[in-house]
Formats: sequence, C-alpha cells, structure tokens
Amino acid sequence: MSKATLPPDQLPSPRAGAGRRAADQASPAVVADRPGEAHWTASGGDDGGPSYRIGEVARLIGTTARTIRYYEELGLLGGSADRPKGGHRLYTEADVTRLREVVRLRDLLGLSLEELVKLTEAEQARECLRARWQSTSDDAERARILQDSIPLVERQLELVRTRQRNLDDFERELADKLELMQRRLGELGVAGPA
Amino acid sequence: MSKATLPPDQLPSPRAGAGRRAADQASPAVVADRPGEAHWTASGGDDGGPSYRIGEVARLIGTTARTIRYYEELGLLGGSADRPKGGHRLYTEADVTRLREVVRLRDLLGLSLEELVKLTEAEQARECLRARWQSTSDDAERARILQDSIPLVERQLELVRTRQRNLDDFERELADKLELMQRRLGELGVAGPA
DNA sequence: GCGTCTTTTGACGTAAACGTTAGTTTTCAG
DNA sequence: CTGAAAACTAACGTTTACGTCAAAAGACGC
Repeated sequence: MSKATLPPDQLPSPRAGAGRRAADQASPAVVADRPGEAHWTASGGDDGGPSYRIGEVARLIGTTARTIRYYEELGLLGGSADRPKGGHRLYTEADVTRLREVVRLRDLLGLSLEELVKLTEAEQARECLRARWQSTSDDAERARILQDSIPLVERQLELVRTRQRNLDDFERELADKLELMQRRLGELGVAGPA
Repeated sequence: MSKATLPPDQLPSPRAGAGRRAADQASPAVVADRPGEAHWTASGGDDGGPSYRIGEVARLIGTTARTIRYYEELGLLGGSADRPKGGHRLYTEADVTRLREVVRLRDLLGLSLEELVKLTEAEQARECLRARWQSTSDDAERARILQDSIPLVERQLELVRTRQRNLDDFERELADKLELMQRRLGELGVAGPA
C-alpha cells in the first residue's frame, strides 16, 4: 500500500544514473503520518501562506532534495533570492505547483533541463513580478505581465499537442498491427484469447 | 529548405551528451540525389530483398552509425549473427522498420535503452524465428509465434495509451490555465490578441 | 590491381542529471 | 539551553547514450 514512491506516471521512468536510492530523506521512523506538515513563516513571509521545507516538497513531488537544489542551481526555480545564506529553503504552494509542472514537462515531453529553462524562464520573471503585483495593484502592469505570460503557455500547449499527434499516429499504427496479427492468428485455427 | 535533419519530431530532441555533430557520415558532397541506394546481396541473402549498409540506414532513420552499432551492442537489434566477422553489416527493410519503431518508442515514451531491450527482446526472438517461419511453413509454429508476439504489441499499446492519458490531462490543464489568463486579460480592458 | 569511399573494431572522451559522502549549520521540540 | 532531525555547501562519483579519433580492413568502380 505504501510503496514509498509511485511518482507521476505508471512508467518505470529511469531518471538519473546511479542506484536510484534517496539521499537526504534519511528518517524511515516516526513522522510520515500527517498528510502534509506545513509551517507558517513567522517573519518575512509576505504572501501569508504555509511554507514547506525542501524534504517535504521532495516527497510531495516524488523526487529528492538534491534534484530540487540542482534545478534551482540551473535557474529553473525563481525567487527565493532573499535566503539568509546557509538558511533553509522555504517553498510556497505556488512553488510546489510550479515544480510539479516542470516535472511533468520533463517526463511527458522528454525535455532537457536546458530546454525547460528556456521554456519557463519568462514564467519565473512573472512569479518574480508577482511580488510587485501584490503591492502595486497596477492594472496596466498586470496586463503587461499577462501579455508576457500567455505566449509561454501557448508554446507549452503547442509542444504538448505536437506530442499528442505523434502519439496518436503511433497508437494507430500499433493498433493496426495488433489487429492484423490477431486476424492472422484467427485464420490459423485458434479462436480468441482463452 | 534542405536543413539536413528534421528527424521524427518537431521537437529539439537533445539526445546524447556531446556536441551534436555527426561522425561517420563524412561526405557532404556528391550523392544525396538518389532517394535510397539499395544493394542486392549477391550471396547469403535468403529473403531476396535489397539490403542497406549502416550509413544509409542511419540517414534513413535520422541518426548515426555509431548509434546503430551501440543499439546492436545492447541487444536491441536481432539477428545478423552470420556476419563474416569484420565484414560490413547489412540491413533489410524489416530491420529499418524495426529501428524506426525503436526510435519512436525511445523518443515518444522516453524509455531508456535498457527498458527498450526488455520491451522488444521477445520481438527479436520473433524476427529470429521468422527465418524458420519461411522454411518450415508450419502452421502450429506460426500460431505459437503470433501468440508470443501479440502480448508484446499489447504491452506497447498499453504504454502508449497511458502516456496519451497523461498528456490529455496535462493538455486540459494548460488549456484551462490559458483560458483563465486570457479572460483576466480581457477584464483588464485589453481586447483579443492584436 | 588500384584508388577511393565506407565500415569495423577498439578505446577513450563527455555532457546531462543527478547520487553519495562529509563536515557544518539551522531549526525546533522539550 | 540542549539535542536530535533535517538542511546547507562543497566536492567527487556514476550511469546513460552516445561522440570522437585512429588504424586496419572491406567493398566497389574501372
């Protein structure tokens, strides 16, 4: 029931090179019962929501802390520039959502991290600007942010749909092939599958 | 117009680590006019069809000779066990078709080569048995081969359809997100995209 | 038989995407 | 204030999936 990791897909998904074991999350005892432990940033949190530490985010997403740090290093994750240098990273729910999207783009489209950076870098800018969004409430600024963001989502949709078409073609070919084989098997005297 | 390589997808597809340049196919001059140069195996070819050398196959598939050799090394390509040791590899049209399928499984499903080996190893056995198929024409044997092969194609179809479902979900989410953003932009005074 | 082109067989190189220590520092419950 | 759990930084290690020489050996037109 609790097989630890069944990430996003049904697929085996052999990400990364080495032995597949987790590094950071090194406490199999205790904890693990509460669905999601969130903390409230007592100070500095200007969005007022709960924040997660890196290990929890990793479990939520189905990855490891190392991966998340690596993604930040590559510039895949925005903001959090105001960290006390050496202090723990704190993630908002928006960050978690964003990471989920990144992982899906990675797994479903097979994009490299470099491509993901390009594809989402303006989206980071948007999140970066969201701070200003809250404070200024300037409608003209909001409109510009949206106008900058929309093409990105459109580009992502385009990629997804291209992939869908290719998959549809492949599915049809496989289905045809299967049907042919089943027919030939039927002609050889054997009925349907027992 | 003739940008040399637009392999299977529309995607950038950053396969492999190094600098993306081709190694074997080192003749940009001449050739390239005839659609496909095939040779007839004067001896040994018991299927009677034309056969291709590795470089032509690479161009047909949109990959490199090195990749093809590597796949053979991993056991992704069946047969060809009767090569004169040091002699050139020869591929039939069936081989080319098979390689195309392998590449599509790789690109569209993001499977690792190890997974591809597992997924198609019985299919190799089938191709290996096709030789016997031709000679024996034993209906019982044929039925058994088909019965062994069908589950493989079913498994592939299953994987493809799972991926399709995940992509459909993702597409819907992106479409919703886009619609929301466009509506919000509209509410901010700006009309549709100019 | 010769020249040219392609292939073959090693063997080494490498970029991407993390894994794995190791030692230190935060965080936080009690 | 203390102690254990979790996180931080830094650095090296690893696997995958090929790329890239180099030298020798086919293949083939003439």
